Amino acid sequence: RGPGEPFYFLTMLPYTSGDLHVGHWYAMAPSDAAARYRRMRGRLVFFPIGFDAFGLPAENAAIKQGIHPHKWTYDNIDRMRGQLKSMGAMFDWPHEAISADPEYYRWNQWFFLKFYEKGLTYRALAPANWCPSCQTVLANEQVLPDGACERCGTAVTHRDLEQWFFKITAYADELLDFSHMEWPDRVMTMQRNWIGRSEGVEVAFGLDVPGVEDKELRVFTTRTDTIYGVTFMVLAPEHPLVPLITTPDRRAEVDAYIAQARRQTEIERLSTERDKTGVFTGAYCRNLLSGEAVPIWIADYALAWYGTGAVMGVPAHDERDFEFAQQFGLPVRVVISPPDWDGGELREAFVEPGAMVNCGQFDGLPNEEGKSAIAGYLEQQGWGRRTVTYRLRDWLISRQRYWGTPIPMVHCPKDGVVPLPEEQLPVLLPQDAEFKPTGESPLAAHEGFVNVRCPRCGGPARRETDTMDTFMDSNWYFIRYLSPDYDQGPFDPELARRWVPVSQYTGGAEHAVMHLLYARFFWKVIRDLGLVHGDEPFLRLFNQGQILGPDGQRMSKSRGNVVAPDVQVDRCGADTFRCYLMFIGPWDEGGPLGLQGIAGVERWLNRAWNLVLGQAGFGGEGSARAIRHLTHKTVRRVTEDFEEFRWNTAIAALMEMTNGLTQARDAGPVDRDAWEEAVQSLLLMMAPLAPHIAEELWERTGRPYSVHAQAWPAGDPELAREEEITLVVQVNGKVRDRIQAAADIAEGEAKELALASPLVRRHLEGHEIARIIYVPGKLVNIVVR
RNA sequence: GCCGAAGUGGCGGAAUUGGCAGACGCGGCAGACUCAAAAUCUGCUGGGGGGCAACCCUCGUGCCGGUUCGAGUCCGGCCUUCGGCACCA
Repeated sequence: RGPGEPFYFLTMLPYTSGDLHVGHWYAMAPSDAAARYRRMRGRLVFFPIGFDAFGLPAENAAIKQGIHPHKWTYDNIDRMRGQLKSMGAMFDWPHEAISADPEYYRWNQWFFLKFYEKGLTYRALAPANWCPSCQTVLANEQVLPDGACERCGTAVTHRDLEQWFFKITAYADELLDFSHMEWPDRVMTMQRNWIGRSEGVEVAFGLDVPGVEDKELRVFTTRTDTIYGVTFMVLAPEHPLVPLITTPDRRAEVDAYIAQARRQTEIERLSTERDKTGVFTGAYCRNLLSGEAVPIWIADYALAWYGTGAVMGVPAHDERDFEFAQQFGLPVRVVISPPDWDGGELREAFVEPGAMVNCGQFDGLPNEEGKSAIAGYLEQQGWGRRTVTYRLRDWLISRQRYWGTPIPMVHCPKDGVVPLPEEQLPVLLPQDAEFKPTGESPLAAHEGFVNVRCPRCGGPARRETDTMDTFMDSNWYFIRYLSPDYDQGPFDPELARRWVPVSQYTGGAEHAVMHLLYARFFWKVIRDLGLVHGDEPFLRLFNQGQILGPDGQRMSKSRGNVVAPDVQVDRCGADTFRCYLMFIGPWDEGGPLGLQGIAGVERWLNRAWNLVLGQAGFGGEGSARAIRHLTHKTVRRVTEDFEEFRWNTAIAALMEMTNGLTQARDAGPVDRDAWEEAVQSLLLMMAPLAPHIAEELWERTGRPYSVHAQAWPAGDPELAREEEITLVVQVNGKVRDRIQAAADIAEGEAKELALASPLVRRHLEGHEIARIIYVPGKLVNIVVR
């Protein structure tokens, strides 16, 4: 660490999956280069590392190989730590944190209690994948594409369980604010779409069902202008009104439909490709605006959790509703007139703007105006209210698993759900639980764990046996890194004040939505608890791409396309492998990892080695300007590339510089000062990329340890400037000549040169010059007729 | 299906705002060095056509269309591949 302003450089912590994968190198080696660069730019850099240690794979290993999840995880950590060290990264190892340590997860529990106190948690029924044969909850990953259990092949169904939620929706609007963050546009767009804010109206439709006249059917719509066009209603199969309104003659069919809907995945249900399905409940509701009776259907394209779980069917002006109406022969009523409509049947839904028709008092209004006019009317009549709905759902944090953070709550027959007092933390995960699938949540079968005294009444009670989603661990690990041994709270507040938020975060694009959204939410909550300052946890974000096997497929042992970093490091060295990963292409694109090209990087590092240690002949003062120009041009290019994580072009520039210097040396004596400056600059720029080789060369050339503690070379723009340019001359946009010219050539002179070129004149013959376009320093385009 | 990206020589890729398509590297071919090989170094290397030659012409950035003096880059419509889709992390 050098002196200077703090700079927190964070790379996503690795999951303890086993051996270190090339993907880890691809994520971390460039991050290390960037962190080293920041340090050379004079910042006090914190670059920590840790392990994301809870999760399903540890339990799978336990079940398949009979190894305890704790042993599996910590053995993996030991191996990965050693492999990480071979990378030569400047990781701050004394600050390592491991999420499966009780010293870590006790604070997950502490945060959970704080969220509970703040009213940000609640319990509700939520569906979980359920294998009726194994009698166990399955993760999505454990359900095969055809909907079968990966263990036994039985068809997986859904089962409702009482589970814990965090109210992330309470922060939905704030999470839409990305100002003051330097994040990739695509990540912000994905988060914006994930949150999916829509403004609309919640409208009540009276129920025409004997016995439930006191209830009403509420629908959310952004299209109030189409309410007169409602010809049916669609409820989610799980909608609570369904059992109440279904007529006896429809019940069997409705129940069968609900059962089949429970087997569908959400992606299947929302697919616009497949044919619409649904059944009629036999019940009707009343369209308060038109006074008409509207049949109520259920269909799986309505989702219980979105809006009110009910969709008003306007087939004339919504594509899905149109398809549904076609499928079931429901009427289509046009209420927004297509421009050349003859009053006949529509062939497809009309979703463009237009004038309202068949809308009583609202006829003739442009539909955009009709939207607010009808919304206002509904509010005035007390039939509806303007509201905002989000696609974002609250965060289901419960997992029915062993290898995670126990939720610090107690269920008391007398007092209900009771939080544990802070002093009783941590709730330790018992080492001797039966984590093999038995039909019950693993912790539920552990008598010693489950039975507890109620903190309120002291009577016998049961512990909560769900554990937390592992995304809880990754919400705040970067703050724990600051003081991993701190035991007075989750982190040392003094250090937090100085070091967070994170200056630069790097990690895989696969985390663009979930982890990065949960972590932002978590930060905002603990900010409101007064624990941290600032509105965002990660000021700058860079997502690297995913590295694939040489065959372009995702690397996996079963495909046999795994590139093991250890093997490569043994063969060509850590620096070569690091540089190669940075050289293969833009960091945010990833892609297939062939190993043919590695020789090029190896040769470059060898050439640089020989250049630095080889003898140059001095005394050639005439070479000074050219060498200095090369040096400062390269410094400028490499600096710009480093700022934007463009490693591939930075390395290309350094290769060009190495080649240029080699040529200059071989051409004859060189200017001593210019040469020394060039070699020194080259070493400094190589240092973040190839830390071992740069250090070795730095020392062997008698320079003071360490190259990594030096300042980044300062580029002189005057020396970097090109004196000559290639002026491109086009006729009608086709290149006809290239003329060397002074960089500051005047427009008139450039045009004269262009018109004087014989190659150009050939193409002007017999034509009239219409105009001449001049782009300073670049080109002249002569437009002819 | 929905949301977000990407598609350029034999291969990885370059082209900062619309202005020389193919930087840098791999591979290939030819040559130097060597008894020989390896290593290293030098030159050439998108397709087609023309020229003894220096060179010149022409086509070319997934596909179809458009805007522009000029499009890999912008717009509209497709195709393919990749990431995410809430219990993999």
